[in-house]
Amino acid sequence: MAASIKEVAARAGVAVGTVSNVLNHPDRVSPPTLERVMNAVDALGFVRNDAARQLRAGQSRTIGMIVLDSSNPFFAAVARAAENEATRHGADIILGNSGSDPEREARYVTLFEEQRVQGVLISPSGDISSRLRSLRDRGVAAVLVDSESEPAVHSSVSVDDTAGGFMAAEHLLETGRRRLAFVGGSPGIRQVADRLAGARSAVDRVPGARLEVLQAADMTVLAGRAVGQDLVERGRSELPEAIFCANDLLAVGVLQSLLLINGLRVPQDVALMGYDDIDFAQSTVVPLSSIRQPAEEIGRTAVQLLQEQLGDTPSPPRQVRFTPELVARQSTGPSAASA
Amino acid sequence: MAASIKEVAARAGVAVGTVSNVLNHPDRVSPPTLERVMNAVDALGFVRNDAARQLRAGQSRTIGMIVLDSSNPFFAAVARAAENEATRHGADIILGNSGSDPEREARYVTLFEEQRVQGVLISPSGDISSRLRSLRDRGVAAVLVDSESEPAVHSSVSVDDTAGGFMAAEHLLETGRRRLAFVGGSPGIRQVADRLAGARSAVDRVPGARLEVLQAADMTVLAGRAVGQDLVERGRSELPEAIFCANDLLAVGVLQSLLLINGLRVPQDVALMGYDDIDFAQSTVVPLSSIRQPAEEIGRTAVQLLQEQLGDTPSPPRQVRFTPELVARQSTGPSAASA
DNA sequence: CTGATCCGTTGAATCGTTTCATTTATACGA
DNA sequence: TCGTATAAATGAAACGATTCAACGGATCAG
Repeated sequence: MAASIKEVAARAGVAVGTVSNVLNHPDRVSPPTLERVMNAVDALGFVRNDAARQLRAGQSRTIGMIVLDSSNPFFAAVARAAENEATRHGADIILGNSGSDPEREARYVTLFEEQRVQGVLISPSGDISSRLRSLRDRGVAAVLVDSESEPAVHSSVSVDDTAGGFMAAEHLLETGRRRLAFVGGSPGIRQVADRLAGARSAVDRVPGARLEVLQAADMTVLAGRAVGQDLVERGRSELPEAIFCANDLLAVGVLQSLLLINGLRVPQDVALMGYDDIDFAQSTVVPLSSIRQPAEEIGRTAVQLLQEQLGDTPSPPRQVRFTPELVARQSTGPSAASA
Repeated sequence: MAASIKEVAARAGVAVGTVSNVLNHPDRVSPPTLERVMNAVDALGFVRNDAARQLRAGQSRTIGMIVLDSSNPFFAAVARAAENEATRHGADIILGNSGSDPEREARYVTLFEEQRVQGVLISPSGDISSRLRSLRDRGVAAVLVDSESEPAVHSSVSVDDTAGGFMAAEHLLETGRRRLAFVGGSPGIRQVADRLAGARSAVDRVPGARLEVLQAADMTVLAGRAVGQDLVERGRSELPEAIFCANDLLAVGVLQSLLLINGLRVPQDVALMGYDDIDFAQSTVVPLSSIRQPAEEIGRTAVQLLQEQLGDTPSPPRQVRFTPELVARQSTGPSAASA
């Protein structure tokens, strides 16, 4: 169906090797020949078959990327930044969405192996370290995104989630709240576990402060709404004074339940805090306090770390770690008690 | 570096053809041989080289998809639904983000051609109809997403944007507003043009109603904020009574400017209406009225239409068209005048 | 015991590109 | 005029998987 290099060669009256040179090393070809070949290419609508090129080259120009949840604006932003940076390096990105499911994650890794990708950017959910190590042994570099690795094995870009969790809880405590709740997804997700650990250590420093842990089905707006619903049904006296959600989506859901379904006021009755600082955080019903993570920088850096390991002289793996930042908005303002 | 089928064959003491049969037609191989080969596969960590397989097969198992803006939750939802449906059909999706830039769009089409994708799902921005036609002539089916095609050329999934624009403006008029403004992105984007046309025809039916057209730099929250800023600076008496934005992101931006920067009240001073009904629309400072488009159905249907054209007996192209739906929330509630 | 049938296995040919050692043509200095 | 250096074009080999006609061996009916 599609024209091959051979047909182009026949039409232009040259050898296949010459056509290949026109495509890849135009300087090696004399101007008149070049033009004849170009005309043949246009006339036949020739498009290079990438599978054949890759087969010969032994490697592709693509980078595989696996994120935990592509519908979370935070990961979407990371992925987009990575894509832009990859384009600057002449590479393409194949994006996979694991949804924190180790099985889907493994399927994507296999897909990437079959594609012989240059490298893999991954936010791990299950334990794929052995898988990644065998990849590396085969010459496929991996960069852990939003996660750390044993140094000297892979590069990684991460944000200090424990510090972020600490900052969040500390902020809530500073505004006078004592009975806190943490809303997370599965505790198996490292980000969730770290943010909780950080929050707990802040709470433990303050005498009389308590931290209750609630688990949402997943980390979406819908799951947040369900948790919020459960909270509201306890009755007012049993409510925590402040809620810290492991990401902004959960916080948005909790917010909806508190305000819309019940008549509670945020922050007067309950303070609310999210994580990630997605673009929408400042546009919610009550603008949401959050912990900002530098999404663009994470994506960009991940691709750069990968590139470092690809050249002829691969650099040793590096760990880059960003520090998150507290963004205080209305949802953690003064409480009714203090007002 | 990576083991090939040949090495597996050598280790298992069989011919390469047998290894291939183990991989693709295990039923044709006797149990003992099968086991020997499997062991060799595991021992060598063999992973099939997809480039070679594709080269031989002449076609890949991937579908190319181009969306206008992957950071817009509406398109993200469409893409995710498409991905799920593709997985059900044993296909993978390569997602490209054109950002409404015809040049990037063209680059992705070329990439997909080189990859010899099964088919292409595309929300066109520039005029790529000739490009798509030549694709089709080469046996690569295309499905237009959120856009219509000349029937009998490609299949398409679309939503009636003119009707949506009409519904939006009509709703604003019904709540008593007469001086309306439309905030869109580039008028070259068909969705924008259609929604405007629909709005205009609703306005034209009502004597004394006016529609002012404002153009944002692009269709993001940031661009919306800039437009809102310009509006606010005019002074109160020059403000429209209602603003209809071509998508929810713009509306969120406009909302921020109106409320946060200036002291205007929504909907009392100005009514505001978005488009798409993304998940966040109900969680904004003032819950946003919008026009709902069935994102999941669009994505799913697009893949189904593509599949229809791929079998041995390809069906003729079909056009599927959804009707949008008005979702009235607080941002278009009663005005101060009528209250 | 022969011939037909069936199952499992074989290995060469093929896909389209890139590479590279050769060949061919051209120009230049001695 | 010859030899040599330079530039351009050639075409066979290789990449790794799949396919398919051909082959060998076992089974069985006659």
